[in-house]
Amino acid sequence: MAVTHPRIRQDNRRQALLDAAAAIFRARGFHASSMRDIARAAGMLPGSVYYHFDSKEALLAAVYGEGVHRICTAVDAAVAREQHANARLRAACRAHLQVLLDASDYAQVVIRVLPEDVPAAAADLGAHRDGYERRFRDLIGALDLPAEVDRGHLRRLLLGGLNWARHWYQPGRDTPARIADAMLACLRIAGMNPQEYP
Amino acid sequence: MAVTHPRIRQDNRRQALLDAAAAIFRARGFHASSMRDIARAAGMLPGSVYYHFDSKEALLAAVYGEGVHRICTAVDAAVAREQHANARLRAACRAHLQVLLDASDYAQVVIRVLPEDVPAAAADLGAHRDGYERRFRDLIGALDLPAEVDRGHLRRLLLGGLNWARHWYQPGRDTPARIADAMLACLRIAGMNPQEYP
Amino acid sequence: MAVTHPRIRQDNRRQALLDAAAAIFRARGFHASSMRDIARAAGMLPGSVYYHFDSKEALLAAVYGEGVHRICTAVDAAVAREQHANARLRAACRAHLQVLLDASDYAQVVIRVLPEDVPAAAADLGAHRDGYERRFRDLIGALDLPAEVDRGHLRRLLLGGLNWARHWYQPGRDTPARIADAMLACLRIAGMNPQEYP
Amino acid sequence: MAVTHPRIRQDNRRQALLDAAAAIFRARGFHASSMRDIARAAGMLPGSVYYHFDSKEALLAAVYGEGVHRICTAVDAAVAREQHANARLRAACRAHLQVLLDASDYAQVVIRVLPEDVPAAAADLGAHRDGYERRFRDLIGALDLPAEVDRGHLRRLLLGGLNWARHWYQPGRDTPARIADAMLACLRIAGMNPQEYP
DNA sequence: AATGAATGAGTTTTCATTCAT
DNA sequence: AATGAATGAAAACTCATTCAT
Repeated sequence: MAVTHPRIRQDNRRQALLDAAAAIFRARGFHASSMRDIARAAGMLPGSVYYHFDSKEALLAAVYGEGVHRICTAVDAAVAREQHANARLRAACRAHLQVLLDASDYAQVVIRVLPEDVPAAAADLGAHRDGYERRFRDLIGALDLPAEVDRGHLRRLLLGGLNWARHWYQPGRDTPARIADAMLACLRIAGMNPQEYP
Repeated sequence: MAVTHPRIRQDNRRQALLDAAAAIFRARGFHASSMRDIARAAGMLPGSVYYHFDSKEALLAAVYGEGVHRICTAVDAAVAREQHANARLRAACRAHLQVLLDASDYAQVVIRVLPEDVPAAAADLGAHRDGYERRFRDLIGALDLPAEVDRGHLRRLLLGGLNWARHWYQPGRDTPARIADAMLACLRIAGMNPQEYP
Repeated sequence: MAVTHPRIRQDNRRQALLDAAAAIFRARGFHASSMRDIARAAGMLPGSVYYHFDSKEALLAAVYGEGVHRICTAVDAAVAREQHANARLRAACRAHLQVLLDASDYAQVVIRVLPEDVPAAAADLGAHRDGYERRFRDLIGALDLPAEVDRGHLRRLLLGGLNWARHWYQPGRDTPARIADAMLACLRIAGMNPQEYP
Repeated sequence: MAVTHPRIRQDNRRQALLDAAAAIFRARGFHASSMRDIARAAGMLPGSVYYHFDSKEALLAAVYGEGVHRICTAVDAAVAREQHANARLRAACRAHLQVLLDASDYAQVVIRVLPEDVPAAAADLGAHRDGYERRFRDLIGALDLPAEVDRGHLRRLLLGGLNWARHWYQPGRDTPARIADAMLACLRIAGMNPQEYP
């Protein structure tokens, strides 16, 4: 009887733990977050966390992976809705900023915690990150660009500029979508012009 | 002879301590750097550090301030050598990246450690940072820009893009100056074109 | 069998810790007692103490509270056995001195550690103390006293005199009960006379 | 030239140091007072204190000795002005409380710091204390007392009661002299009666 | 699936003291 | 008579982690 019940409860607890960890890693970074605090936020005792994750690094990796996954999902869905290269990049940037700035603890962790902060998990986190950046390489590869614009540096400039937004963004003053548009409008991309899109 | 010897020795120790702290904060960030390690790197015992600085936060603030000072000095000197608005911004970006990427521990600490990582010193660090960003506001204010380019977002895009470089920059593959130029070439700035300048 | 074993073990450890803390606080006062020493006396490592108490002050507060509790219990029991106001006060003073001088570490801590020694816990300790002193106010309020005797100052004189005993008391030379009687015999209390009681 | 000048300056500094130490020992007790704080209050650097005193204990002993000296001087002068045994004791108690409660840091240190708090100086401090208590033995020896009053316990009750005053005394509500009188009025001393003296 | 209790190494910081100058 | 710079030990406390239950 009630064979699947434990399964469900387990997942619930694990999810609560991940949520708590995301919130705390996001607010304080990796080193300033303690397993004690995470456990307390999840309504557990510190020792109990180790039933779900082998170490603090493993917990971070799970949160980080989920963060990248959420960003990828949002970006992929937004991109798929568009045909034109410019529109696709614009959709990606908007989605990227939206997930990043709109309260998602998971996504924030991805830019708040640097892989190099956590040597034990650096390779893992870096791989997640690279997987994501490849999307932008492809999107930018499809653009119509003047000869003097280097696609690699354009990608890095754009991603750096977007990610930097978390340091100065204040909800209410501007929307993530408008910020993305405004930044794209600064770039020499043929036909990329704020007047053209809604 | 050697009348001024004590003075020199004093300054040396404090400077050695700052250097050591800069190197360690840069490599590991604030929370993963221990006073023990900093002291050892400076050839002191942990307690001795407190003769020079009241707390770990105060030590960071000193390093951070010195880092901002070095960036400011380099950028101001480079800008002063140019007349034209475009050339001045280009000089600033080149100098910014050079200081940032060319082995200066102090400058790296400024982008490695976020003010929010260290609540006790956040106001202090933030003020340093703001003072620096004002320079770029002025430089960008002097540019000849198309109407659709927002100067505020252009500044944030550019600074974010430049600062992001520390995550992917590998010495030897490209020079900081060339990276700065390449990024500027991506922007819709009238007359800003890599072919024109040396 | 041994179903309740864990429970018992838990209580033992905490109690052992309190006992060790009481002994050390009593012997050295608050500031000269180190958590290291307390932990060692309790057979723990220093860090383990913090599983049971949040801080050194909290540990002191627990010991102090227990000390006041023991004095109160002894005094209340002694007082309850008597009817006449004089006999009740005498019983209280005897019990007070007995608990204080007869080897109870907990009770000694109450007079050895001044609330003002520990600002962080002063309010807590002071409240304990006040609760106890109220008993003496009531006991003295019920006495038959000459008009020239102020009850407030009588209480403070008596408590001060009794508590001072720990500085000069040497076991064997005199008993706490006899000391209490002798001090009461010094006071202008109608009918309070050492010849009358056993 | 100016041969005696250094002497004078030395004494000034030493006195300032003693004053500062008295103030700090009085406020915080021995263990919670740091040489750093004392030095700062005296306008010196910590190392400089060691020119005047060999150790923290020696500094305390000097303050303590001065405290006892001040109490003795005040009490002796007050006692010398009276002839009758009762008046002499009353004068002693008034003077004792006055010095103790009226802002003298030195005198307060004598009751704030217990000899047993500082093993290294305990013998020294204890000797000072005993020398003082001998005065009260003599004063009480000269009293006219009922047979049931033990002189030793009367002395200890009275001194304990007086010294306890520092825990509850609040300037303004009552004067030290009136408190002394009120406590004496609680004692069975023939002819000791508040109505009789001014 | 989680807890209670602890561990041991670590953290930042404070302390009394020293000593060449 | 005092300082600048340090020492070395110890302080209170925190941490990630373990493990029997």
